[in-house]
Order: sequence, then C-alpha cells, then structure tokens
Amino acid sequence: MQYWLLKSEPAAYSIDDLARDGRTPWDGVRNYQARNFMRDEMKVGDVIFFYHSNIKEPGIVGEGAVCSTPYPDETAFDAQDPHYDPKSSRESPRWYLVDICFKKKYACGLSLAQIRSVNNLCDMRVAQKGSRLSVTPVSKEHALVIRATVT
DNA sequence: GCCAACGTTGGC
DNA sequence: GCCAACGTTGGC
Repeated sequence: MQYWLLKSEPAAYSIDDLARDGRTPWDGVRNYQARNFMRDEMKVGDVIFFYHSNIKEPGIVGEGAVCSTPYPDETAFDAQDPHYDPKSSRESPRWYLVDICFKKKYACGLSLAQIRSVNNLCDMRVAQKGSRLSVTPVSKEHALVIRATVT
C-alpha cells in the first residue's frame, strides 16, 4: 500500500467538501506527472493525505483513500468546463483520475511550517521550495511521522 | 497582492 | 530540439 499527498485549494474543494460528499472524482488535474501517479501507480486502498494550499496556513488537514481504479477525466471533454482540453478525446483520453473517499478530518493537523520544522518531515516534497506538484508520493516513514503527530 | 518557481507552448 | 514567452501555482 502506498501513501500520497493531494493538494487542494479549500476555496475550490476542501476537506469539509470531501467529508460532505464522502467520495469524489479527483478531476481537473492537468499535469503529466500528477496524472501518471494517478493513472499508473495509485491503487484502491492507498492512503491520501489531504493538503490545503493557497491559504494563510497551508498544511495537511485530513485523510482520504483511493477508492477507484483510474479512468478518463470527463471534464476534459466538456467545452464548458474550466478544465476543458480539446486535445483530449474519448477515443484517446489524455487525462486520467481516480475517485477518493473521505476518511477523517484531523482535529489538529500539520501546517507547512510545522512540517518544515520537524526533522523527519522537512524533506517531504511538499516542503521544498517551489514545489508545485499537486499529487506526490509520501514515503511510509513520512506517513508514520505524520500520523504520530496529528490528532 | 506580490512574485519566484515551474510547466507548457509554439516559433524558429 | 532549443528556448523565449506565457500562464499558473502557491507561499508569503
């Protein structure tokens, strides 16, 4: 089983939205590395650390799980959708996604500043300067430290 | 709101 | 295949 970190701007989709929905297709990702992780490496049951970005105090706020196999991102086919990509077609889809399910919202999460201040977490990809990738693998070691630190 | 860092596009 | 220009991300 693998661990992942998924970034989301809470204004667009927050952990509370996921708690309400229970399950959601992680659509709109338009980055090849992120797509490859979802399409080629994610497995049902993998753990998702849910990260809020682009806010005053960014950080990990809860957990979800991968709950589908990969399938094409429908929003790429919809000309009305902000993530429309005319180069993606049903015959030859360019973008793939998985569904993710809500697991828990932390009472006390882990801010980016905290992640950077913890010796065993400061080398997480998300803590690196200029890190923009919205889907990143998390090592088992990092996952254990995260889970031991949050409540 | 600023701006550095990054990924993508497209002309050549 | 290079690389300048552009758009976006995301911390601050």
